[in-house]
Amino acid sequence: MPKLVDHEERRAHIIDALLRSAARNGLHAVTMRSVAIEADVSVRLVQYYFDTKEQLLLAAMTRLATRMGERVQRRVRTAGTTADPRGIIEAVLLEAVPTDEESRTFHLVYTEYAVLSVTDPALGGQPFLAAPDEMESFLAAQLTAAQQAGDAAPHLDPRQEAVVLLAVSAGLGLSVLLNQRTADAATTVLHYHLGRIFPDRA
Amino acid sequence: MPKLVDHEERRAHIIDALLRSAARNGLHAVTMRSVAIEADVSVRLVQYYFDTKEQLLLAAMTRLATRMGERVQRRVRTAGTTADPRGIIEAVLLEAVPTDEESRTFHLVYTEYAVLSVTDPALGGQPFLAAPDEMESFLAAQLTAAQQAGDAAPHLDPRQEAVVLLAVSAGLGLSVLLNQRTADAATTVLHYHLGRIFPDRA
DNA sequence: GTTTTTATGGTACAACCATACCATCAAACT
DNA sequence: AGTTTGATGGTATGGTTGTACCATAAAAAC
Repeated sequence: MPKLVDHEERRAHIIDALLRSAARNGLHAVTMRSVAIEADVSVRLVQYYFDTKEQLLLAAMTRLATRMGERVQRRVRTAGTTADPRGIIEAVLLEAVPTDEESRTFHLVYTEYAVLSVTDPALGGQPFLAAPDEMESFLAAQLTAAQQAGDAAPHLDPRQEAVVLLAVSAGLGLSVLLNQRTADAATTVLHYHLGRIFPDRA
Repeated sequence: MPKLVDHEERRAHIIDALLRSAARNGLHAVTMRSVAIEADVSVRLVQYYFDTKEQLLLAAMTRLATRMGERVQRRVRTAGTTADPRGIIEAVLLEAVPTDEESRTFHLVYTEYAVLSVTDPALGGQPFLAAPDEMESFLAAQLTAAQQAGDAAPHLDPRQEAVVLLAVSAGLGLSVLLNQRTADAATTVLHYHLGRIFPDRA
């Protein structure tokens, strides 16, 4: 046999092509052919590495979910060095607000997948269920820590506030994607809301 | 000529068929044929009343946006009779949380359209830009009124709080659509958050 | 050195889609 | 009464899509 190629690498290459194609023309417009062209391989190869389109779409969704996890974790780590809970929470929530083009297309395709997974039975959207649950607990824990440190208002319910925070950042992120708001405006609102949870100490 | 039919009525009938079809199998799966079957007319008729598929999709989107406005206004009127600002705000925001099946499919298709309009140039999503802007002003005004009546915390910025409220309800609504949360859970969180804006007076 | 594998290209095919074209029937108008 | 015109059905067509099939070169296995 020839080159004896690294399957995972090739698969990743093709999936990335799919995501780029989806970002440009929408997930609904993705076709075997468009992916092949974008990846600069033959359609046959796409078939070879992902038998069917359904499997290709599924693999791309999984990769997307993984990347989302990495993105958030990177934010946590970067903010975590200078470490106070408010900074960490802020960093995590800002991930949902797309600023540059890369972030914008990423979240756009992610959202398209999320919405698609509701109606498409082949995409039983499990990847979209686990992550937010984890996030909710994580944020609640950070809020509790902040309260104990005296940084956050003590009368708040951490669990509920965590849900509100996630909803706010999701809602703001979506509004930015839909061009209803600029990323700056969304960021400002998010800061404002955080200010209501973490009162300034003079 | 025969029956001399009411065009607007027929168009409405076909559009409703499209929306039902989209609700069941996803907007991406809508085809001339599926709409025709759902409306129990021939494909030719769909062509007759909406020349092209693009125009059909556009008309349905417009109708959807109109209905959304009616839905919100109905909430305002229903709550407006017993009239305090908090009740009105609550009613409006609860519209975004789909409880029954009808509401769920409505919001699902609406969201699918909103996301689609980002990538599809033919659907330059204007209908999705004007409405949220109006809502924001409306909510800000209600909040200001509530503050003057002494019902809402006076130190809040009405404009920013209005944006936060819209983002929260959009985020919660989306999470319900994605089956991340039940409608009840979302409602509870919304009430909690309103409780932070409208402190209980003993 | 022959025989398997493995990776790849090309092409063919059946299904489906949007749309264009042709036909018809009946009400309204003249 | 005859002609126009609005409403509808049916069918053909050109393009696209996902996938199956056939071929082949070349590295590995024996």
